[in-house]
Amino acid sequence: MLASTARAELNTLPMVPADCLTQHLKTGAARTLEAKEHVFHEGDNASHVYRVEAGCICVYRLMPNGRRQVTDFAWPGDLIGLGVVQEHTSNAEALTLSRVRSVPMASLYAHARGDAQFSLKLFEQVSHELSEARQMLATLNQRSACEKVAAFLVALSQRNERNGADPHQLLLPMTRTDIADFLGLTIETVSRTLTKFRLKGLIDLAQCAHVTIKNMMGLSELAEGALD
Amino acid sequence: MLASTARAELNTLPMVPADCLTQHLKTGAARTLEAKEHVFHEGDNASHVYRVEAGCICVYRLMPNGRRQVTDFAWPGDLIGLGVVQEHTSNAEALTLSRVRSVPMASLYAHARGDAQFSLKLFEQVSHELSEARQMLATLNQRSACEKVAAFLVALSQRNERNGADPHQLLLPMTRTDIADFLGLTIETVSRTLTKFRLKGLIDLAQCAHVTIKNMMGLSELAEGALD
DNA sequence: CTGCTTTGTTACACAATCTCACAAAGCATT
DNA sequence: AATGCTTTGTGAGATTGTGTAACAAAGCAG
Repeated sequence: MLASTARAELNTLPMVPADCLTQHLKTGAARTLEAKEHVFHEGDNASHVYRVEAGCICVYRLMPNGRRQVTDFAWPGDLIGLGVVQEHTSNAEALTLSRVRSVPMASLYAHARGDAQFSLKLFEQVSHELSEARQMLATLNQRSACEKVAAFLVALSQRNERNGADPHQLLLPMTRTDIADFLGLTIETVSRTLTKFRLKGLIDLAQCAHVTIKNMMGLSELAEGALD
Repeated sequence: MLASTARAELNTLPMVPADCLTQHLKTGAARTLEAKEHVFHEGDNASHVYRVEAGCICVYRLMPNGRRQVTDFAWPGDLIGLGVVQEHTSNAEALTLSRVRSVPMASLYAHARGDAQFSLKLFEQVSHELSEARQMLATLNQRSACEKVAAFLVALSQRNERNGADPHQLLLPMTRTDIADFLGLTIETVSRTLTKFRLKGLIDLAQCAHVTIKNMMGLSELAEGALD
């Protein structure tokens, strides 16, 4: 999804005009990953920062009690591994054939030490991720299953729109389990909720990985907390 | 709580040794707030960054459907308003008599532009907050009421320990409603859960704002997902 | 095509949490 | 101490999501 043609621009913050950070990351070594291959694991030395060029990377964390929290789905243009200190605290796994570029942390820091503009860009990038993480917390922590799933679909749709893709056609590279672990639900609930949306005419589900949004307005209302 | 004597050190990241950022913030203008007074509101121009010196600040966001998500309780040493771009997306309200220092965003940026070390420190500070936000997401998204409340108490206890205060005595400056909106529960559930902990001998509740942890081990186990 | 594995869907009983109603406690003012 | 107001605590029933389990569908190897 958002296949190799996607040239998603980073949703950059306005105060540093030239995006020297993205430029720098684009010079990194490219690496292609098969589906299910990992970019890094929890506990690995946080040696590199990655920029997703194609495909989709699932970032998740395993809890001591065996549960799994998916913290992010990283799409083309997204960065992963930034802001981590010594060891990675998450795992990053390709969901489909994907391509990432990597830049050594040391090189990033070396560059940053001598270039305030560049450091500031790092700051802004992480600030942006922080704001998204907080938004997601608010989204997930207080919402019903129905709202969560609707919000998930709407968010994907909006991403498509930003990237010039069709906001009504969603291709989900992740399994129901991934979605459930992202939203804090069980796969049954995700499945049931999608079925409910289908029966209400909000979406079409030709194949389980292919969602067509038929009633964007209705879905958005659900995402924002309209009852049922 | 963590009264004015508390000189909490920031939990700094290791790569930039001198904490020029904290130094800079300590030169900011001091402001004293009564309980329930706001530091800033949603929509306010994000003109300053604040460092809590005393008291406790509750950072929250109002959802379109009227619900409230408390995203943070900021204690002495914590920063608020960092990484926000134009407008604040949250509200920050003093829970008790509090004191903050503020530094104009513009001054922060001016300083950062000319000083790579300083910019890098900004980056590290926000990275740290990002990692905490992700941790919190994982903590809240998949856990039962019992685990959430236990985890909340344990986190407060650990903060006390870091600051040299008694980890077994917790003074809660926030109401049950604040706790509920933080954990994504109702006040009834928070109340009932605390009562359950008391009946099981895990805590004492002399007054509703004063929790004494009697069985830290048991509480920690609950926080990590032991049943009941 | 066949069998095997993985993934997704559905139904039902059960458990957790929420809603609502109300009681109890705390606190400031008088 | 009495009053009103806010916060906290408790109980009963309604709602929601979960777990189990059976089954359907899709993908893959031979």
